[in-house]
Amino acid sequence: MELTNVGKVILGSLRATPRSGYEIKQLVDGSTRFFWAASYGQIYPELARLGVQGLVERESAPTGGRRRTVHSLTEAGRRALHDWLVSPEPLTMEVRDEGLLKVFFADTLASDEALAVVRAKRAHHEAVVARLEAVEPYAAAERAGGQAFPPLTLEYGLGLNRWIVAWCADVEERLSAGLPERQPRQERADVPSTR
Amino acid sequence: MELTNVGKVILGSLRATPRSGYEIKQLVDGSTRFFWAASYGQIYPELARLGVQGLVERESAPTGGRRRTVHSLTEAGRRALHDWLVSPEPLTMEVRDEGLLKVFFADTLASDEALAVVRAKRAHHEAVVARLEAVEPYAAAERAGGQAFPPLTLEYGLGLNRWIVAWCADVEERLSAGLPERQPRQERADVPSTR
DNA sequence: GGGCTCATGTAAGTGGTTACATGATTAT
DNA sequence: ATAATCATGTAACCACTTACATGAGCCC
Repeated sequence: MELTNVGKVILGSLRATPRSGYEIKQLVDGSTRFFWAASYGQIYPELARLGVQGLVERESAPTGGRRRTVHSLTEAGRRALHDWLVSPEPLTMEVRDEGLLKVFFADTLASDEALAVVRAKRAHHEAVVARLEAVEPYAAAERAGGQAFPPLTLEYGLGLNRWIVAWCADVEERLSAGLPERQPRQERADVPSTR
Repeated sequence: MELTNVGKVILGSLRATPRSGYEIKQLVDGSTRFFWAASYGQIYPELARLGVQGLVERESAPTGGRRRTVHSLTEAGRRALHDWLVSPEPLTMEVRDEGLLKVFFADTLASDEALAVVRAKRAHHEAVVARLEAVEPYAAAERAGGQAFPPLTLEYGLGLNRWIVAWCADVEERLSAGLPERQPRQERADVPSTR
């Protein structure tokens, strides 16, 4: 009975705390989203399947008068999570990086356009860094509360994206140094302004 | 008429050289696979669609007696490629990193198991580094031949994966320093050996 | 002759996103 | 009152992988 991709995040999210599907989604969006995403369309059906397989238990736990179902790991669920975590299977690693693909093909572009491609990639990763920096305080609190690993992955995301920003900056420099401006002396002083 | 994901790699692969579907697949597997993959099941149908859209032209170009169809960009195809490359649309960036997900949940594990998780991730990226180093000479040749950007992305892959390896090594150190071996003084001298 | 690589495709299935439907509760 | 958030789900669709089918030429 192989664990699905979504199954892995779900069991992991329930490792210490029973949660609702909604809360799992919140957690994923707020922390693992950058390296492992999940949508409602996957979470709810998978929670049902994990229930059938006996890996999670559901319990009604309304907040105020609002209906709410929290899920917690069964013993089998805890075992399945552990088995996956220690499994020596090769690790899934998939990337789809449009910015880098553009760089790959940038030799068809004029030098200023190629430069813009790299700048756009840098801007993207600078924005990611900013978003990660914004959640850093929460991670510090978590770390104080004994949870060391989630903050570690935040550190990872920050370091990695900063490395990418630096790489882009370096390439931008090399490009503007190596490739001279095209027609730097193209003033239009000869064309009279129409207004 | 929006360009699909596969469409992007295909048009890019044809930017300078007409190629067969088979050759496109070879190229992708040998270079962009680490950040943008594509399978035959996508490439052939998409080549047909791009033909209908007038973005590529097909020409029979058998090698020896073996049938072969090469595709080249039409003017419209060249324009579509250029439009995509300079488009300011937000860049697709998707990652699915199972190693990091395991690290995220590693607080449920015993300290030696958590250490093993990080080591496994490091091993994975060390293998990637080795594979990329193996193709470095080809990239050097390409660079000499005027194509500067594909080798740049190889550099990127190398640098990034080396950074990850270093991060893992650092975390491993911190883990083995900060978390003492569990029961370091559990010698069984009191239990007489049965043989 | 047998196995490998070149070469082109299709069919079935999987994994995932997006949009929608519904409804209660809380905050402004 | 109404907008935002909490909460649970489903249906349609899209992207992608895997496996298969087919066949020719190449190398030993």
